[in-house]
Amino acid sequence: MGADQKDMEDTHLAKERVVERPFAEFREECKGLLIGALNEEGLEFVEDDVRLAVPSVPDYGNLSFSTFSVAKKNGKNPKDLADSLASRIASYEKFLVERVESAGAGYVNFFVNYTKFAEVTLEAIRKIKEGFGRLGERDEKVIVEHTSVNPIHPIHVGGARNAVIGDTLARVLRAAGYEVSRHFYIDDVGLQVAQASYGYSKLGDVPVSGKSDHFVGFVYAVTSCAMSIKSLQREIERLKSEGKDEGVREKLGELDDWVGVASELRAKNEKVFDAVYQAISESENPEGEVADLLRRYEKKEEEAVKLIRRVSELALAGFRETLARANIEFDSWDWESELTSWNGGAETVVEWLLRTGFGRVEEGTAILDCEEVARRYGLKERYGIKGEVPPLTLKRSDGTTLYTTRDIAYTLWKFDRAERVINVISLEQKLPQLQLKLALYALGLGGLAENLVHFSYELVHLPGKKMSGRRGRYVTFDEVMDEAVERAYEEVSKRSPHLSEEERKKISEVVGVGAVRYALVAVAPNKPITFTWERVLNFEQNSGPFIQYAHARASNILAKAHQSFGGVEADYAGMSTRYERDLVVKLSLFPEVVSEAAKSLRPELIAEYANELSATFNIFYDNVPVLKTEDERLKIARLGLVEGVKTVLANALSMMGINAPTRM
RNA sequence: GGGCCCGUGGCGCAGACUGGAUAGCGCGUCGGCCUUCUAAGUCGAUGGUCGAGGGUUCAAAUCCCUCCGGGCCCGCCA
Repeated sequence: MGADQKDMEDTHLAKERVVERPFAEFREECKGLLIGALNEEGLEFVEDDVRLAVPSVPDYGNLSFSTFSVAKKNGKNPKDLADSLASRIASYEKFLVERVESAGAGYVNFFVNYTKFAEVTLEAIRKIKEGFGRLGERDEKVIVEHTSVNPIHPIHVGGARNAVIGDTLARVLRAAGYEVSRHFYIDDVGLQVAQASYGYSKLGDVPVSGKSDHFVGFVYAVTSCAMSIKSLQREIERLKSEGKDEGVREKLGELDDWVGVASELRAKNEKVFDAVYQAISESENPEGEVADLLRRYEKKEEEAVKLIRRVSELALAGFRETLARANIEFDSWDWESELTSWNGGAETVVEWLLRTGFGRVEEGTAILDCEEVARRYGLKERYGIKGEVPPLTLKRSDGTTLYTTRDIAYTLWKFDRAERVINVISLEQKLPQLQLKLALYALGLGGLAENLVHFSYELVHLPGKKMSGRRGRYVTFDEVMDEAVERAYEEVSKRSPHLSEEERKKISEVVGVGAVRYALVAVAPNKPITFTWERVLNFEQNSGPFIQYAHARASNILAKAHQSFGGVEADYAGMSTRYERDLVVKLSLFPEVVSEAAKSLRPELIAEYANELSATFNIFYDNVPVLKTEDERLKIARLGLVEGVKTVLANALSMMGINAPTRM
């Protein structure tokens, strides 16, 4: 077979078959060549030794193999081994691999055949469009529970981080072929909701005003403030009478803090503040009333249900509005009361646990001996537990259940509907999430524990202080989006004054929200974030708008092209600049990034990739004319490249829940 | 006190799980590039003993140990 004939056959092959994962294909080919050569050398190696890495500089090729460990295993010189492997591979038949080089002190570098690679990659994108980067369907149901903000205050930026990470993770897993269901767990059986509702009941004829979740948040802050002040005052009296001066001093400091909070709150809304604060001040025993309300709610007493549901619904209505604006949807809103409390689920869990012998009743409270569970099942090693695991209180002495107990029942409910459960919950809750797993083991359901993932993320701090719902001190998701959209509007108006007011509004909404989502998902979840406006209002490189802008530029070229990319006549070989080649390789990597992001649960990889692709495209844009290309066949190839960029950027943005505007 | 997370140029981050060839990127600062597909762009300059010290290795930002600094958790809250 002559060289020409072989090329034709290869081309034909590329046309017939859609290569959904071009880079993976290239990698596999390299690996095959390498294994062939290693076998021919008669060397001893395991599959794991044949690891190919993307080299640090382009001079070293597109993938590189380091011979050191195999050389050592076989008593060879790494450099000599690299030389002989490279020369053997040189004579092998190749498809996507152009050539191989021995370099450095023992590296075999693989160079891709750009002409074929461009064709294979761009054809694949053109054919499968939004499917490029999606991987094959898998027969595995995954529940992603995220956000789950208590219905007692608006979603603040910490909750926004959870929501954005959770939503992106769900989208990535879906793209990777899993059957994903997104759940919001409404913790309406918590003490805090009872507290907010108690405060709400003291409003009298003061009407709900403003956005409903913000209103509930305000009532909750006033309530907790009034209750804290009252209980601190009592505490101080008691300590005084007992002559504990240092205790008194400490409590006075706390009281001071709360008095400050009170005046902050009163300045915001006098009417609501006065109504709630006064009623609570006059109450004999607010804590008792809250506890009583919660007890009656768990027993599903009509009046309590009416009140708590009313408050919860107010908060949720606000959440829905906020989340919809951020492109975040749920497949299921799970009421804790219904799934764990009123159906007796949590009670049953407590009974089961008591019967396992790991649980016991102490002074009227039910307790799970987590330390004993961990030891019995040998989990200390597995979960890297060094100290003692504190016991988990399952039931209060008044008979009501605690959050983690209900979470056990909820987890069982989730596992009736999915094989894997991922909970996006802040790192703060590491211990209860561990206790949850231990409880599953105690119940003899260790298998479920192994498929339960606590996807943790770090908190968002305000400069100087921690956000506090109880103190009404937080920056809300709403505010952040408002501010970003406003900033985007100024920018759009400045740059595109020719667009209609309506269109500018539409674009700035998409750009502002995109900036916020990107800023929250781009930082690795295990890094604490200090909130600054600068961080979310960044519209330059490494931002949502930067990627959207690249997408708009690509769209613009295509809109002006008046001709489309019909692969047949395209001159792929003509795309020989490094700008074009880098772009092709970058595009081919998208499915690999999705695969890695889904496998290792790292949504931030999508953000990082989209940013890199945008930067690579911008460099191309500045250096390679597309519409002005003289040669028609080359122009068609370049249009294909631009179309590929547009498609992949849109796919990546969509995976982050960010819209891709065609102009901005 | 015990445990977990983090520490990379002035600031914000990637790279660490799976060790490889000159540690990347953004912001900032200084200086270029719009009669050429949108300058939210791009090019150049500046700037890092990868918190400190030891160890393992042919090779360490990456793995192990000790220490220092910051955050978080250790509740009949969630």
